[in-house]
Amino acid sequence: MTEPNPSGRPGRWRSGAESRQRILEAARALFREHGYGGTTVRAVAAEAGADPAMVFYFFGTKQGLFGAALEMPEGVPTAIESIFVGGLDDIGARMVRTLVENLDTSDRAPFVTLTRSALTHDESENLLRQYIDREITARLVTLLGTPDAAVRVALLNVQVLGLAMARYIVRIEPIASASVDDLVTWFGPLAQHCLTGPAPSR
Amino acid sequence: MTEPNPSGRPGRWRSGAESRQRILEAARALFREHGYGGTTVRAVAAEAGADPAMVFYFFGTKQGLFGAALEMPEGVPTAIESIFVGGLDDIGARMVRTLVENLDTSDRAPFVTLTRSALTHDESENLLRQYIDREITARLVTLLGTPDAAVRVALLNVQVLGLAMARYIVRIEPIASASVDDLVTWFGPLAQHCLTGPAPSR
DNA sequence: GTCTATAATTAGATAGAC
DNA sequence: GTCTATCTAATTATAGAC
Repeated sequence: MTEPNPSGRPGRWRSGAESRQRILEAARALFREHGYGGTTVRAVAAEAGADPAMVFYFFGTKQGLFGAALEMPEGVPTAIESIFVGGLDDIGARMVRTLVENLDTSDRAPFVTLTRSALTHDESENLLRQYIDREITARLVTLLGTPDAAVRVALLNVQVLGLAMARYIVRIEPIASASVDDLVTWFGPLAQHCLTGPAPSR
Repeated sequence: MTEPNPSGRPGRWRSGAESRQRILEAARALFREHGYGGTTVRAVAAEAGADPAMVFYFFGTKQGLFGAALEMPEGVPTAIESIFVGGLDDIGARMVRTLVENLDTSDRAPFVTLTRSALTHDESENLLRQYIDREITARLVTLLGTPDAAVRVALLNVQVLGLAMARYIVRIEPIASASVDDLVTWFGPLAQHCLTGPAPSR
């Protein structure tokens, strides 16, 4: 009992958790920017001001680091939650706004990491698909309840994927530089149309 | 003049162009499958039944091989051309059908190579954007001629990008396994709506 | 034109001192 | 917990024989 314990929990505090955190943040940034294959453990360590060996000490392997870096930052699950409260009427606009607002703030962008990596790295391809399936697709399908729900949700997923690609990866103008409100204006009705518009046949 | 010259041109024939061609095909397949970073020159050489050194002999560097592998296979430019003949009425459906039919045949899929690589490799990111800009965006904007043409075409690009991602990269069902006709049914109206539907405001 | 051998570099991972 | 040193393996790339 020489100092106050800021964590409020018993045991050691201010341990290597700090380095671990810095490494994690660096890993998130680099994986997001260069994907899995394009990011080296050495680069992560350098960015974090730590030693490469530390990375392996904490996360065992590059894969482990990748998995840990993809843990959803707090706030993302609740953001997803906010999409689903309020029913189906404005869900298109809400979905676009939530998506873009969260992906625009650089810290909460594991999806960008994933999409960047999904093209060259099988593991992240699975992670991406699983996350989308579990958190978005499945919930929307049950929410719709119609026979063509699967197709409708797939169409919406294409909107989301395309928008994310255009704004964050391929950077197609004017999508990349547009304001959040513009994007909601453009894509909200489109997304809404996918879910509650005229039946897409078959 | 010991043998007939199948190429019909003077000079040597049946030279290293055969190896070059095999290497090029192998490179296209592997770049498409694993992206730039995930493809090794050795793997390309092995796939082509050639020596790694040959690859460097013909293409100088891995970058050079990549650039050469992205040369549009014959038929793709004319396919793009066919989208634009016939006016604006059915252009959505024509665009979706042409896109999917060409990308489904594995040999004519440099776009898949590009999108797979665009996420981790800056060079391919530029190649992808330039190609889309020159061959699709610019022509569509002039074809539309309206003030909001840029936005409309951007919306269409998102459809194309999202559809390609969902079918070929992330493999979202039922998009990935759908027939060409289904995709035209689902995305044709959506694409048409982007170009000639109600104004997207602003 | 084709291949063998190998140089040069880089990345992932481990051992062990402090 | 942290760092230095190092190992091993893979990769890009070159030199040179045939």
